[in-house]
Amino acid sequence: MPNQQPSLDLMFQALADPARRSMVERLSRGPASVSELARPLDMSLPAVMQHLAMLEAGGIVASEKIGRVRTCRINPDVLSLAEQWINQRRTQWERRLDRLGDFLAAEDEEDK
Amino acid sequence: MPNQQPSLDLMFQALADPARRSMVERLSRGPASVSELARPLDMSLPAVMQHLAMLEAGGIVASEKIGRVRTCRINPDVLSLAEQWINQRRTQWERRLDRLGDFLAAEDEEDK
DNA sequence: CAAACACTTAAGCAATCACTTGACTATCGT
DNA sequence: ACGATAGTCAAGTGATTGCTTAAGTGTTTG
Repeated sequence: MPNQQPSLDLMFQALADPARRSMVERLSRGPASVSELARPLDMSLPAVMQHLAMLEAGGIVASEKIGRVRTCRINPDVLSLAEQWINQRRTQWERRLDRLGDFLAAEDEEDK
Repeated sequence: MPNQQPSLDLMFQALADPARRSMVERLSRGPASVSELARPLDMSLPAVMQHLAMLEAGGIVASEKIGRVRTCRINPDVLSLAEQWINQRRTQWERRLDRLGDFLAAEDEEDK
């Protein structure tokens, strides 16, 4: 198995399209073939393949071809990497707000 | 305050660029002006403005102009929305793996 | 008031995205 | 072997991105 070191760029880029998110949503329920991913999508198969390529580039999905069917599955580790990045910024902001609140409570001023 | 109903498309799109993530990172430490955001970025001010516009379109950042300086701040609620979407897919996948593990432990077969 | 400051708008350009259609390549089932 | 199935490659098109430079618009500040 090839190791993967996907960039946040490609991960978020991969999630920034409704067709691709719908594919991820489907895959979160279990592995699927390319045609299964395509079925609900109202676009040509090659279009789906291109979306799939972006999901793989972002490391979010891996696939393996057996016989004539390619089976795709989600990579939860990479998903949690994106999740962590967001979470860190958010909590840093919230910690800052807390410190600010403490300061304002201790002193005696008015905010904006 | 205007309510915001930003799409996941625009949120993830906004996070899919290193310059914009660096801006978010800076803003997670506290509000900043446009030039402050631009300073570490090795690109023209108009370029930074366009990135800022995408961050605002995604609802991730809000800004307010006072006098001649525009002050930007992060919107943690929208960030946590993106976080939640990822988290839901990931945990759904992991729950599935658990069920599968239980099944394999109990039975001794393979599914479909 | 005039110059400096902090943006802001507009226009342009190369690269990438999100598709398409058409042709092609391997299986698989009978 | 034959046709259907599942996917793949290639080329082309219009829209969007990520920048740029040049020329503004208001706001301070000396």
